[in-house]
Amino acid sequence: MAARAWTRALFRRGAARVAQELLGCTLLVEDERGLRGGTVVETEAYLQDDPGSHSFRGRTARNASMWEDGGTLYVYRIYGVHLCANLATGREGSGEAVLLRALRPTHGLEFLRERRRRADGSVPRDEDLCRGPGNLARALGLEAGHDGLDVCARTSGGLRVRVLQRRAAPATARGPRIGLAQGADLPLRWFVRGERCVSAHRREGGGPTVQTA
DNA sequence: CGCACGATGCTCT
DNA sequence: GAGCATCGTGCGC
Repeated sequence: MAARAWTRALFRRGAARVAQELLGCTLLVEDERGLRGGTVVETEAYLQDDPGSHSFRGRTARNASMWEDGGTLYVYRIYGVHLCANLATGREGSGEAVLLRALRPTHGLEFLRERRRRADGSVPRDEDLCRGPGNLARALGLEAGHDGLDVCARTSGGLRVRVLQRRAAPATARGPRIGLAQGADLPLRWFVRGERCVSAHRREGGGPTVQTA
């Protein structure tokens, strides 16, 4: 039997809660190019009163999607090169979101491999296809134009994104977020135990971690 | 293995 | 004009 998709109400909870509860859930992306996705294994929460968050200094053109209702996709470009995908949480007006940092691929492996194919024709190992936020967005075929898309809507302008409810909570741990100059002390990163998470060349676990389950 | 660096397109000051 | 919620490569040990 098919797992149920996340409802608006689930996304409307706080970002820290949503970041934990997304672990173990299946994220699916579908459009005319095909269906692809995987199990969420690493997330980070970004709050409103949070110096590490794009929403910290108020609403701007770029971060507008963070202020939309829970379930809104927030896609932004980083370092001029990569895209990062987030899901807005809380209610409209609450500038929170969860950054999707890593998936364990389960659907559309051929699609994911093709999107990650390197100039020399080689392809990363399957478990690395969606590891790291930039790699994840690239592998799934997300684009800047997908910013603002409503994950809870039945159709969303060609691209459909769904989060399937998990059957059971995986064993998880938490630690500081990655790559931040501000707010680096807050332990708002969650990941599934046993998954390698964080980009390949970074320190294992990305710093001190705290067990949660 | 670790560290340094460049790519590249914005947004916001 | 500075600064990125990153990633791959290239180099030294």
